[in-house]
Amino acid sequence: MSAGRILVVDDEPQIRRIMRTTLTGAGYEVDDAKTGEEALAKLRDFRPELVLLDINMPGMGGLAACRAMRADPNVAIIMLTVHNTEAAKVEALDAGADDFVSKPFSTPELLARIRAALRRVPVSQSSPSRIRVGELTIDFGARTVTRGETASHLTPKELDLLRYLTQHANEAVPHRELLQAVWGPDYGDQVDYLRAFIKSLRKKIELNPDRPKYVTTEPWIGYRFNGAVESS
Amino acid sequence: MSAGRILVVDDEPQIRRIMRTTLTGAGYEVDDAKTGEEALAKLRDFRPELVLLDINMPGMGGLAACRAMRADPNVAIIMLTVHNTEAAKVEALDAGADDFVSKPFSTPELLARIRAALRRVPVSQSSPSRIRVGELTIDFGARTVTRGETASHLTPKELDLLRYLTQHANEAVPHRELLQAVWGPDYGDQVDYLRAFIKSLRKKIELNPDRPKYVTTEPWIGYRFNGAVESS
DNA sequence: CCGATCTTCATGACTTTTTCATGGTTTGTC
DNA sequence: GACAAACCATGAAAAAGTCATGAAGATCGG
Repeated sequence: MSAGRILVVDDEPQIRRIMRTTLTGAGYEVDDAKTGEEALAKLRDFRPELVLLDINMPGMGGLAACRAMRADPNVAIIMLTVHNTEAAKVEALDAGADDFVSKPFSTPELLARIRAALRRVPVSQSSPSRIRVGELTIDFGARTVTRGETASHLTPKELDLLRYLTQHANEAVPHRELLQAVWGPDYGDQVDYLRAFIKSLRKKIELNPDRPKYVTTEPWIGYRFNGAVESS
Repeated sequence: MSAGRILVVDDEPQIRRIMRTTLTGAGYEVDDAKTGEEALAKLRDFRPELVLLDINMPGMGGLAACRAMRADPNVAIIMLTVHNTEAAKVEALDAGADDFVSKPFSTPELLARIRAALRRVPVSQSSPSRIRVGELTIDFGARTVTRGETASHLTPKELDLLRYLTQHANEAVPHRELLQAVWGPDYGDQVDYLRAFIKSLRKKIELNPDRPKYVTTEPWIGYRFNGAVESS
């Protein structure tokens, strides 16, 4: 098992290559992105625990990307830049970054700051790939859910939805938050998507979908996953 | 209400004084300690959300104090030192510090780092999600209120109203203030909304809604929530 | 082309919010 | 005390919004 997943966001290929080597050598799983837009997409797919984010990037700048990512509390953000000015630091930190490192940086210091930041990520410590809750077994690796004897295959969106709900078990998760977590930041209003998928989710995990037990609706707010989640 | 409690740990009186002035000015509640031992004691009594910890101190050093404090995940630690070496930074961060600032530091940067670190402290996060008052339990996460055995579901407006009232418990909150807090700044005059919702609130939380005990009306002013609110 | 998945939409049942009319209460003035 | 004016509680109904559902179209990879 890796020490964690890290997403490197920088427009310079050379930096990405160096970072990848360094971090992989330190035991992390690494993916990279060239732009802020790409980073936001990979945030959903790769699910990093930490993002190393360059401030100076063409298109959506690092600060804008940082603000967009901050919506998810389950990821730490360390910003990087060549500008070692006080104003830059304050701006980055107030955009939601957890830490700030100026280039050129020393590798040991960067690694130490990464370790420190990862300690604070709530879920992290790598989410287990299989969990049990009540008579349910959800296998995120195999993309299946088993209730009693019957196993069902979960489609990608169903899986993402279920994952986010179980990660926030026993709290009412707002529509908007769910939509943004599963579909991306631009889809906060497409409540219909949610309803359609909640329906098919329930068909697969609930004993009788008319009176849901695990995925209940929280009227006017969103949905909620009920049950004591234990890794398995 | 303060922005948070901060404990300043440094053996030089002058630093403590400057820090206290700066942080108090930024809206924080401040206490200080001269030694690591004293800091550990104040950690229990003062319950700071964040500790500013000097590395160089006589007696128990800053690093040892940091390691001891790290047992409590509900406090952020920022270490300070004049030694701006890489080794010092790595050592501090691996001792459990969340961040590292070298002296002399810029005040805006320090404040920004404090804000960033406070975002990560789990508990603090201002208002608790569950409170008890008398025979009432209000769960803002689950959006329910429980009186004795009976639990009721709260609609969004009811919840917002109750939240604002409990946050200002034992004071008369004017109509206008309540309306603006719950409905928005343009609704200061819609006293009818208030009356309708106060009524349904009372139906859910009062034993007999005719003689309200928790939500009483403050004639000619507004409403008031009575009772000792304790987080739970 | 086929099948699986995702998106879009219309429908009726349901809940919350808004609006309003009624009658009772308090306050202040004569 | 009588009275008007402003306030308050209540119940009921209209308006607006939300939910589950089924089904049809769009998209994508093989």
